[in-house]
Amino acid sequence: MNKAVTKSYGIRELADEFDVTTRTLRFYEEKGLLNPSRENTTRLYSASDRTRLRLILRGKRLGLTLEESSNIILMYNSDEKNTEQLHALISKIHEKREQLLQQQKDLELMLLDLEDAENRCLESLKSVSS
Amino acid sequence: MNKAVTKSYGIRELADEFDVTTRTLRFYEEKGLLNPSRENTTRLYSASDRTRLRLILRGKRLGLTLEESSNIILMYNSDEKNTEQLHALISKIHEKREQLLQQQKDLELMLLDLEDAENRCLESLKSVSS
DNA sequence: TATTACGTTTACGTTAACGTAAACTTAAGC
DNA sequence: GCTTAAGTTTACGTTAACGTAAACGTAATA
Repeated sequence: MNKAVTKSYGIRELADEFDVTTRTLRFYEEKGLLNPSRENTTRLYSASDRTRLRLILRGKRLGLTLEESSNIILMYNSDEKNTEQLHALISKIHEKREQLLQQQKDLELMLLDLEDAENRCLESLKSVSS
Repeated sequence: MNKAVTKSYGIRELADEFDVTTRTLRFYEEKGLLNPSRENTTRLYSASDRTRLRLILRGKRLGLTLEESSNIILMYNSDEKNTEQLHALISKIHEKREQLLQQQKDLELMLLDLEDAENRCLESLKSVSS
């Protein structure tokens, strides 16, 4: 029998690690995205909370809203039994994927644009020093 | 000598093409992102306005704010002469590129996650029908 | 024991990106 | 000539994602 010493994190610890404020962590909890346990009144975040936080922040970098990230997380650890629900879930997953693929295209186009802009800068620098 | 019949677009026309509201176009103008000419009081959007609109919307899909998109557009068609400014611009371009590359990684990870989620859905469907 | 540090709740404030409504002008069609 | 349609300005409303401040509890430390 293991004592199950699953590591947990204080609010400051987690906030510092991911470079967010404690307010943000409480806000995410309020929105149901995290649910730390309590030691008295003080929050204790589990490894699962930590993982979810990482997913949320990744979502943010991709421009997702918290609700969208929340949905994706729910998709990920949902164990719905109903066949119909499973099909609906798969459909939503496909939809999300389409968005991401579009985003991938947008991203490459923008990288090309930046490259272009940089080249023109470099050209300008040449013509200045000539 | 060409009469320079450069095609222009009405507000409704442009709004419909890009699936935004006219309010949005006026708002972007207010923010200095577009600057249509006028025929009396009515707005006439140029090809350049149209291009900028496309860039803005692409930016939105990537999660950029209007200000960020605005900056990128300025980067793109800026013809600053000053060497110092050019270096600063290049530096900002590099910074943006770093963000985009990070975003590319995030995006691939999320695609993997979705794939994973879908596979588990499919597994569940199998075990239901067995 | 007083202060400092860190946690808590409650609640109002803020910014971006539009939505929505009112009140008006102008051009087109019947 | 009247209505309808599409444009305009002005201005207030709305939502997401926190920021910020007040007022409080608790625990270590000087």
